[in-house]
Amino acid sequence: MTDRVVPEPQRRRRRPTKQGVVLSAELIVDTALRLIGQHGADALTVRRLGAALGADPSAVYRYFHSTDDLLIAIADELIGRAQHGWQSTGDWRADLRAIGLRIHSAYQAHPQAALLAAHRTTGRAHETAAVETILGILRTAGFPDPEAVRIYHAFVDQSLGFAALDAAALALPAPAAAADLGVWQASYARLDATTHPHIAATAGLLTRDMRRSGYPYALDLLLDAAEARLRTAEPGQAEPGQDG
Amino acid sequence: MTDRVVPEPQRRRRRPTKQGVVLSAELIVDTALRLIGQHGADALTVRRLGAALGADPSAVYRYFHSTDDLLIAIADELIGRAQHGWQSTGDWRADLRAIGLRIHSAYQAHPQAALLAAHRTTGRAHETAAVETILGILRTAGFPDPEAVRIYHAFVDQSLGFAALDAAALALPAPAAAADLGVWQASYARLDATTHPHIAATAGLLTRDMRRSGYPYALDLLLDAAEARLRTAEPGQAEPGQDG
DNA sequence: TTCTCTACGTCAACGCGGTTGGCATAACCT
DNA sequence: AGGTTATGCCAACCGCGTTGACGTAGAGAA
Repeated sequence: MTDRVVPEPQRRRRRPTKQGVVLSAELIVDTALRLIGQHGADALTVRRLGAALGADPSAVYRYFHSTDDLLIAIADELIGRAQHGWQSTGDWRADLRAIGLRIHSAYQAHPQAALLAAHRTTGRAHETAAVETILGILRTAGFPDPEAVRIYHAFVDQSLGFAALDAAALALPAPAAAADLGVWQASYARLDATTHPHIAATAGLLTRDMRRSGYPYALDLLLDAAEARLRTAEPGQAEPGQDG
Repeated sequence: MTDRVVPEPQRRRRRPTKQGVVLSAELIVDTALRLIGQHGADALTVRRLGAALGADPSAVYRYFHSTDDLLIAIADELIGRAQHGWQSTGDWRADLRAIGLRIHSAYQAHPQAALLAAHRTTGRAHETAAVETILGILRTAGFPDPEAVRIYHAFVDQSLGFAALDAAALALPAPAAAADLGVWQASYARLDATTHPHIAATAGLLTRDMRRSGYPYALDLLLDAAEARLRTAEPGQAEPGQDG
């Protein structure tokens, strides 16, 4: 078998399955996302996907070379959903903050998929568009190229890293998630002040803070530091002028 | 079968395998880590683990309820290794930087285990010790408690987030990993300057920078921002005195 | 309309994965 | 020395991703 996949734009013969479903790459990606959302990341197997589609499992291989190929498509779809409807304000810091929070929450909306997709580089349209946007914001703000690239890298990986971490927490089975949170009450809140003085002194603050995501605060720290470096790099520069 | 696992402290009959190896939970964990380290992420299967141990694969189930149970034991071992031999220098920033890099590299050394371990709150001894240490560094440095807790949260989750993200890249099967890296050369480096001007202008820098982890730079940004907030919070404060 | 070509859904099978029930025996305790 | 049973081993189960072969339905050409 050389290649059983026909590129989407060249597809002509849309032949329904036995159960009357007309397949497409888009339908398969949407169904996979729905499957993952309803029954967890473990639910995404080719056989179950086939059943959910109303088709033979191997039909999926007419649209994707492998499950990894399918995952890349899912990842790119998530990136696309994160950018959908975003508009620049002209303020680089506000823009980056908004994009970071959007990426984070788009992945939170599909925790199990995020878990599988957050760490892949797709190189597809939605991803390149996001990269172009973020790099553009940094370069327009006045960061020299080497620094812009480093900050881009840190910013994106921070967003994806927190997204994956927080998604993993959401993706846990209910009892395990409850147990994980309970550890802060059951274990940390009861540690002896003589062996763990710093935990004991901040137990109340800890149990409250660990319930939320640490991402928004970490994002602000990163933007703080970036802003400070921008002022160092261009000391005589005022607010950047309008470019539109 | 109710339960074929006997708790480690109650074990008495150490019966060698056909190949003369005397099994133990510790030996199995060490062998699993060695397998992952030597032969890549895919090498950790029960069958291969059995072969590496010189025992029947199912013998592993006399020591762990499931592979997940085994992975949790591996995770605990990893936390221990990350802290092993660390010593405070008295400089809060250098200490936090060293701890962050240690966490990151301890997880990088065993990517597949890191993937499953990074998002769990265990509440066990190694974990509480790490929390106590980090909180202690921040509070001793002079951060007010609410800020110390927020920075602790951001610091730890950023470390674990990047660790998981970078570990995931290392844990990919060889072809997928190659594809991920190749995207920067094959796709980003060839984008048209008219549609993606910012990517085109920085393509060389991008492909070079994305080969490395973004964590060290992101860590420095976080520490920069924390240091700035410390100076704002306690402007007249000198270096904190010795407490030991 | 009819003929041809092939895209694509389906079927069956392969090898590998985690996991388990049953069995034999060696290690410990008395 | 004898009884208990922990524990290693074997064989088997089922689900997984993937692939080769097959038949047929759909589209374009005449």
